Amino acid sequence: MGTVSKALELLDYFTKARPLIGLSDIARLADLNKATCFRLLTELAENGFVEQVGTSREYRLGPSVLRLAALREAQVPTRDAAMPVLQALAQQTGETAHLSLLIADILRPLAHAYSAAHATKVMLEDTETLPFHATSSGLAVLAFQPEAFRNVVLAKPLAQLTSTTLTSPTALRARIAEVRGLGYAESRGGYESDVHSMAVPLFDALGRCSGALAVAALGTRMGEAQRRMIRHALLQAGTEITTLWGGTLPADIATLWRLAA
Amino acid sequence: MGTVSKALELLDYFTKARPLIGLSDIARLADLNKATCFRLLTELAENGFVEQVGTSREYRLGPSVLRLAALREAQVPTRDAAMPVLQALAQQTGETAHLSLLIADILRPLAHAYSAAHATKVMLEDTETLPFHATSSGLAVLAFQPEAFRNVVLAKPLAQLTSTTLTSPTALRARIAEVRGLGYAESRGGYESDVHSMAVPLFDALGRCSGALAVAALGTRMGEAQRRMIRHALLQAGTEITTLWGGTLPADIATLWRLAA
DNA sequence: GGCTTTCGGTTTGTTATTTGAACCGATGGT
DNA sequence: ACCATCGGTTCAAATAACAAACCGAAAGCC
Repeated sequence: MGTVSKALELLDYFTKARPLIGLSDIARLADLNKATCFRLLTELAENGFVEQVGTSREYRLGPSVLRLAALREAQVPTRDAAMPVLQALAQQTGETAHLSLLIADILRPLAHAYSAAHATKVMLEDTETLPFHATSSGLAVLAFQPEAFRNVVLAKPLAQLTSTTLTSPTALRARIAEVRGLGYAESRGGYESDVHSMAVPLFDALGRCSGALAVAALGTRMGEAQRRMIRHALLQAGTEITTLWGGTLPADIATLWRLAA
Repeated sequence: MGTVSKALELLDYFTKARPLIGLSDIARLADLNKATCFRLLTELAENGFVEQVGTSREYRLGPSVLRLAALREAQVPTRDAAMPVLQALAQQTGETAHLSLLIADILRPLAHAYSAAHATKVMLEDTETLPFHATSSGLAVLAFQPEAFRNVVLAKPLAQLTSTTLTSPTALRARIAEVRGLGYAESRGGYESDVHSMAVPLFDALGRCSGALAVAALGTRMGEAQRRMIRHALLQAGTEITTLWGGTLPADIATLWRLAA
């Protein structure tokens, strides 16, 4: 792996749950030599990608990312365009809605919206990466990726996160084929045992699946009626976001969604 | 300069005016060997910081920056917190308001807001970097930086952008001292000949000046009454943003602003 | 059609940067 | 007083970056 990737990877260790990281910590996390890590961080800091805060000299993300994100949003309005739809989806379903993007072969949550409808809701503050095999978003994305991508993902070790997590590649392939046939994915406690979720894939201008839109609810609230209502809202919101992104639904998905709605 | 800095610098060549750049172009811009540039871009692309678009294989900023910016905003609400104030400032003054941040010793515009009050207004879409010596924002920031920083900036060649641009370091030092005495800066056509602007410095939690807030108007509209009105609005908005950032106005500035308001 | 330029991308031997272990002094807990 | 750990530094050894030349494809241009 090149030096640049190592430096960029350091940025990934910053999360909502861990916004400040010291030199030694980040070196351990990234499994890098402290000297190397120091040099990388210094260079990132010189360019405003991280900054040192207070007397403890811990690092946090710097202001440079703001400018770049503003620029990216100006060119490809991803987050800003999807936010209102996401909020409406949460409102409408009374559950937690979230949007993830496939970035560098990893599925990362980009934004989420809560509903005030219930006192209990699914929180997902500090999730850094969504496992493909154990979340509805992951399955939805996986179902619409090239076969090669699926092979890579399913070849890796698949963590048994709950008692119901599917971890057998062959069983997963069956699930995924099913998802492709339905046009949406569902996960019943595969990630956290009392959380059920449904997700639809999102598509970019070239018809490639570039992310997923999901609604996560407490399993105890997920009856058949609720499931139907959420599916309906999801398909609608998924169409909307894909359109806002200037994306095109593959014809077969469009048909599936029309029928399922 | 290290490899990481070179890679990160490539990201700076993307602007609103030039959102897509080809390999050869960016190599020329950055004055790098094409092979080097290719390797850097490939690594940036692997990490989602840039992506290749369409058949021309040009590069643009990637989705990774979105996630990082969302994280940064969650920790240090800079842009999101300032936006409403910025918009109110534009509305209130009837002119163009903009906010810049000092990033890696360069002053970069981060956000701006227009007013609908006049058919003619100052547009600033594709400004990449604000020259310290020729803009009110630059002067405002410069006035509240350590002496060492000023020396570095004033030692560089200073471009004569209009007929009224100050370029003599001694004259600029006098202007800057004046700005420090007033607590705000003004530029009359120093950047573009028919644009007048006023700016106030913004401060972070440690009392360091980390950016500037400015209002830019057509010179023909900048009478004494207008100038007084804009100054008043700027001082108020500047106080507000600094507070929102969890920043502290240095005591002397606070006093100056109270008197000037 | 054929000539030339420029594009994105690759290959190569040489060169310069990155790396890792050991080492600082400072700090804080026991 | 001690020990562990912090952020940061040093320097020889290993590795990755570099420049130049090259490739096939596409786009002007005659």
